[in-house]
Amino acid sequence: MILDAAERRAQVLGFNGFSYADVAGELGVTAASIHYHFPAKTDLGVRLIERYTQRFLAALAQIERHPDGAWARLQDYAGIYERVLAEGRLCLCGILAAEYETLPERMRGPIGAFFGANEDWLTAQLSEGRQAGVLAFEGEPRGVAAALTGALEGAMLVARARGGAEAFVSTSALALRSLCQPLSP
Amino acid sequence: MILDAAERRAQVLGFNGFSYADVAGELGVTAASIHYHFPAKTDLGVRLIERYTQRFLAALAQIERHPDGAWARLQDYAGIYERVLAEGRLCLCGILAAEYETLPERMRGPIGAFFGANEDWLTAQLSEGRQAGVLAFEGEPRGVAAALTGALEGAMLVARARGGAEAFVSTSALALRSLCQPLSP
DNA sequence: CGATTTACTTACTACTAAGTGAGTCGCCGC
DNA sequence: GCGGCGACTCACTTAGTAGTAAGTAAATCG
Repeated sequence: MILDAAERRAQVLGFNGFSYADVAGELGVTAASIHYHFPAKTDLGVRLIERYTQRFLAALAQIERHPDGAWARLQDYAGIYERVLAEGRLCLCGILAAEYETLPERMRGPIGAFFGANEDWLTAQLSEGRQAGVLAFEGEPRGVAAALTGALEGAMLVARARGGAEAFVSTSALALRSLCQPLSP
Repeated sequence: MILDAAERRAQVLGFNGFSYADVAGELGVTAASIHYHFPAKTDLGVRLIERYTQRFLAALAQIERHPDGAWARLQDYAGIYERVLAEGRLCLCGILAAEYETLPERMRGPIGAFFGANEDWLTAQLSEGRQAGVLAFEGEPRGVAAALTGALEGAMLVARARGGAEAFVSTSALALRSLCQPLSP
């Protein structure tokens, strides 16, 4: 599928790092055929972000169905990032954020919205965890949520450039434990 | 100067986001003249990383000359990132890390080395601070150092995509306080 | 069955990228 | 005044980019 091939390239090489010809080549068709489905590359980019955000939010909803408490959910959240990096990819919106200034206007809003949705979800988990007395952290939940998203995105970026997807595991675990402590009741 | 113009573009748009013609245009010369100084774009890229790393390490050495203790040094470290973002830029090696898979081999090593040097410096400050009893943190200094670098790089990335350089200030301060606590003796 | 739609291909345009080689211009020591 | 040299420019090549226009085979619909 076009979106699958384009998504993998975008997560590895960035949006400006692949061409219609690349995607067409993998699928055994011509570049013009990709233009049939996505007239402009911007259309493809917007669709890519929409689908990625949709699936990401679905994964978060799935995590919420585990009744293992706020701490386990935060660990599961970090686990999503870990699996993406294990495939040699970055977070789509993370790599797009780096290319932000080169991207067409239509793609920018949805990228910010992705991070906003992440923070919203984390904020909810943190608030609930503190309320239930199973989590402790400093300041407002939203601040911790923003720091958590940032720490995971950054840890991915640096881990890839230093050759170790394993390094990410321990770094993300430390960042999570530091930003937010589990309490045993 | 060529390197100044190219560096600003690289920090805003990424290495693949600018061309010789862009840089030449700003300087009022032709692209061929840039090729005279940097035959291949890779040469320019390598030089850019070298100079950035050099200056970054010089700034770290400058911070060490403040005798205000480990905690103040860590805050100064975060302050470097803050000032870069305030100019509308990202960390050069942060944005290059996002483009990592598209970059020529010769540029990759130096990018990893930049992060290595950051971790080394932070590790030294953390060790010293713990030794002196003015800092408390969990686990090995190097782990905290890696988490700190990652958290700052990621916070920058996300802050820019969300329109707020101010958001970075509070996020980085929270990440710093969470990963490493100052002790009053 | 004929009309239309879907998913393409072929062949192309217009443009931009990096990179090259030959030639020019101004300055500096002699 | 003259040779040489560093710093360029001009004119170019090669290779790739997004995007378009026209045509086609096969499936779908009324």
